[in-house]
Amino acid sequence: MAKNQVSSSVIKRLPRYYRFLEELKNQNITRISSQELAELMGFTASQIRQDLNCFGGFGQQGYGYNVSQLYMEIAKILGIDKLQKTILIGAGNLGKAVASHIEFEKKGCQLIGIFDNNPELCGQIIAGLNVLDISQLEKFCHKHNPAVAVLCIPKSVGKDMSERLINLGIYAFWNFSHYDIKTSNHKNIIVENVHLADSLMILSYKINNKEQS
Amino acid sequence: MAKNQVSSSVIKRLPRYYRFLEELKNQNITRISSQELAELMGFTASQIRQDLNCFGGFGQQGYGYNVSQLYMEIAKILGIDKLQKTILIGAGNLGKAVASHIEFEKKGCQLIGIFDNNPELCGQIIAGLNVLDISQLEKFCHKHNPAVAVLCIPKSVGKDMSERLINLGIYAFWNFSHYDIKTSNHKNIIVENVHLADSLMILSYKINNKEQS
DNA sequence: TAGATTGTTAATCGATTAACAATC
DNA sequence: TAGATTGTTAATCGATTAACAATC
Repeated sequence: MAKNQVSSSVIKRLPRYYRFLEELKNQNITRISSQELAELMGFTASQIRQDLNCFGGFGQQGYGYNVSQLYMEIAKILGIDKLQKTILIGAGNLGKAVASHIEFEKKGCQLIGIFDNNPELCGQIIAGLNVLDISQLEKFCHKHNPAVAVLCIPKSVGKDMSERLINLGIYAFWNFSHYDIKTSNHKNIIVENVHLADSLMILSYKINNKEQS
Repeated sequence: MAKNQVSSSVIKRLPRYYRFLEELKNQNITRISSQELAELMGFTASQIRQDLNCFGGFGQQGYGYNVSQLYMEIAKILGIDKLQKTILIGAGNLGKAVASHIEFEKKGCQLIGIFDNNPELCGQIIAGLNVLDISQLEKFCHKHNPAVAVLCIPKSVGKDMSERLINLGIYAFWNFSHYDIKTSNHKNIIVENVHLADSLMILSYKINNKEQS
């Protein structure tokens, strides 16, 4: 489906396309030109056509793009039309919020287990799932074979936990912990790091340099 | 301090520099060359020197960079050595997690108020603050004059709430709501949007295209 | 057919990397 | 002083924008 090695600049824009197309679909808009979409999203029409043509010709000359068709195509490109079995480690404030706030099934993941080492949290129901004790991890993974782990754990346990999970067959991490998983040590491990605080520091920069814009 | 118009590619790397320098400081490492830092961070030495020289010459030929000095300089560049009065709107799962998980005072913000419209949440203590009813917002802002708002609210109320806050003098938003604040309508308003789910979709893309790497 | 808009090639712009003189 | 490493200029690479022929 995808042509070889699409640049990460393009990939990073795909979820944004997807969001805007969803919005258009909700407004019952059926077609849109690259020009109109560009104005809406703050891109150039050129860029939109270039981006989409990395994956195929989804438009039609003289017409533009069919909104719901393009929406579906992008879902396919992102792979969110398939579901990966996913577990979440750490049911503290952040884990709880991620589990209940993110619509995993709309983003290519199926959340099937939540784990914590705090006995007070175990047994609680979050996002419809019973929080399990971390000691159950091995048994659970052998039985269900999840592919993805969401890490909402402190930095101090990041290294041990990620290695434990890799040994259990997990190969993709959505990592909210401040521990940086070294992919160099583990070939074929996929990591998407989320550094929330980085974005707050960038806000701070913008505040302190606003006269420039 | 800062030279004119540093590119956003550079700005986005600053928090990462800051994190790695903190780590080095914690390990009591006092000096580092651009070469060593590059290996650690996965950058090129050239890029590090270029990036830092956008803001001034912080190194010394033949020696390298002083870790704690550089750490402080980057804090100054980011403006996180000063604190902006900050309020958080929406004390649901996500708001609670953001309030308690983020070290605001280390990132240039001082969290001084949390608001929600749910009577059950009002009165709760989160991150040492009493959650106030949203009806108190005007009184509170007139008294304390906050500059920054963290939005942890549903998309549906994003538009109204952001306008209400702009009218109360808020000019910077850390926006977790799915509503995109249009800065075009409001000059001098600074927005940093966080789309958590985008990052999960990119993970999904990487999983589904992993043979390429 | 004529008008509109894509897909794609070429031109431009900006960011990254390489090289090296300056200097600690 | 000699060695090391920066600060900075020049070269390369990649991403964005412009232009236009293809085509619906």
